[in-house]
Amino acid sequence: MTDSNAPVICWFYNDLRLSDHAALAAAAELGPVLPIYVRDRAAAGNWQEGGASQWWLHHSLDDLARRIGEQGGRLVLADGAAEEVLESVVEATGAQAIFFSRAYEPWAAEQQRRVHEQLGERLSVKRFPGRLLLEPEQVRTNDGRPYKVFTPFWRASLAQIGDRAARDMPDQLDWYQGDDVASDDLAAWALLPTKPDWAGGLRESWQPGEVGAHERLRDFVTHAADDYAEGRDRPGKDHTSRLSPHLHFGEISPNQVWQTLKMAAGVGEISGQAADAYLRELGWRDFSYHLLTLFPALPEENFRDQFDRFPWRSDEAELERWQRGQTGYPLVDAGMRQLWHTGWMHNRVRMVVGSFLVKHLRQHWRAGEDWFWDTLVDADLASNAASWQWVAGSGADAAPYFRIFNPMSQGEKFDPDGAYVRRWVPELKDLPQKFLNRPWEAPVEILRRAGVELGKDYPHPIVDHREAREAALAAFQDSKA
DNA sequence: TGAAATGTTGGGGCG
DNA sequence: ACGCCCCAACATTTC
Repeated sequence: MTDSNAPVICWFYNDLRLSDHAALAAAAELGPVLPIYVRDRAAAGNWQEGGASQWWLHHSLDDLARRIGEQGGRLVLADGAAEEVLESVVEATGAQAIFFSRAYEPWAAEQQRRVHEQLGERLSVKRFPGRLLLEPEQVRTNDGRPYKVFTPFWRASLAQIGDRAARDMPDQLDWYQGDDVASDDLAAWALLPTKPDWAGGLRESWQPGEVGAHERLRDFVTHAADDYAEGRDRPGKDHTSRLSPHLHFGEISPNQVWQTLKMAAGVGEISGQAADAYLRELGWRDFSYHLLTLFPALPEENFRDQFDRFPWRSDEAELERWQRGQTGYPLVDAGMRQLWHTGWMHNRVRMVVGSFLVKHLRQHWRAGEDWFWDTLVDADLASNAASWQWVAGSGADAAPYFRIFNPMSQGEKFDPDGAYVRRWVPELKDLPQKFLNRPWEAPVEILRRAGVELGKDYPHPIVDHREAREAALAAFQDSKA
């Protein structure tokens, strides 16, 4: 027999929102809601949040706690093994149920399974969808197998998604009023950088939290989405959605984004073509989760084991030059500096810097994955792993290894006025456009007039493009044999 | 969601 | 008028 006044625990994870939240809505229908966030560093192992993500998490939790507080509730913060924390909360409060959103990271899925196993016989323990457009199990080929190629995956997904309505936030949530559960102080979790405080660029760039997420989406639809198909490839413009960190932390659901874009297209605010081009990117996000569910080792191991024999190089000094944006290739350096400063990088440039690390420098994609994990505010286990394997050629439906981006021509093609490179590599800002992406080809007189001395103000190229390309192709041939 | 090498075509200069 | 060459522009292939 359950006491209908007993609290229902809503266990938050990367679903830090109040609207379109299936677990929260179901909890609210059952009884007073006791919201809790558990930080379980042991369970996360190597995949606990990196530095930039910790900064975001702090502000997102702070925002969620404030908004719950304004409604008369209290978000509980707890540190420890999730199953133990939740068990003690159940004992202290007599909770009748634990509801939560499904997690897909292998460690988190395992953690949720343990909670269900340990507590599921004593009370109702339920997980709900919400982080994806479709659950990985919902998308299958005709013979019932998971997809390994994006285009048919997306076609099959579109056939199933249809019209969907995001759930509104419950008007008045009945929050649990007991004070018998202690909460950590968020500041004590020390998620923010102090010495030194490197988060200045992050503060200028982002507004974490559910309100910020919806403002970002509205701004995108109003100003940029209609030009998305063209503008998204121009890193010097502001025509991408920048929703990735909000989506990662679940401040907004892909469902809500889908609905908003479809409605904007329906009333002619943006073209249907633009909406579809953007929603396709949400499709890549779902596809990454699909692959991670199919192959849980995706963050650690080559999806295609042919790459197990690839002769990766390991060179700490070169890796550090890549990380710090000192490779001597302006577009690569611009991207890496944008990442370091803002916790984010334009997607076109991510492909270029990724290709440069694994092909020009022939370093293992895991070195890039680790760096992005630590520095991106949108670091996401599924997307990060799938994308690095894509660029390395080791993934499912990946770019072939011989597809090697030319950092000069990419810069000239997608940053034709040099706005992006000039902003992030200011020491080159006075170079004429002709030489901006290849300063080593500029006559010394032109360099001098732009105030650039190669090797002093800006590095010589870390490798020769042609030689590096040929060495990469040769290494690939060797590993095939 | 490349780039480079190689092949083909066609216009124009020129002997 | 004609053949030859050059080369840009485009297409195909190879990596």
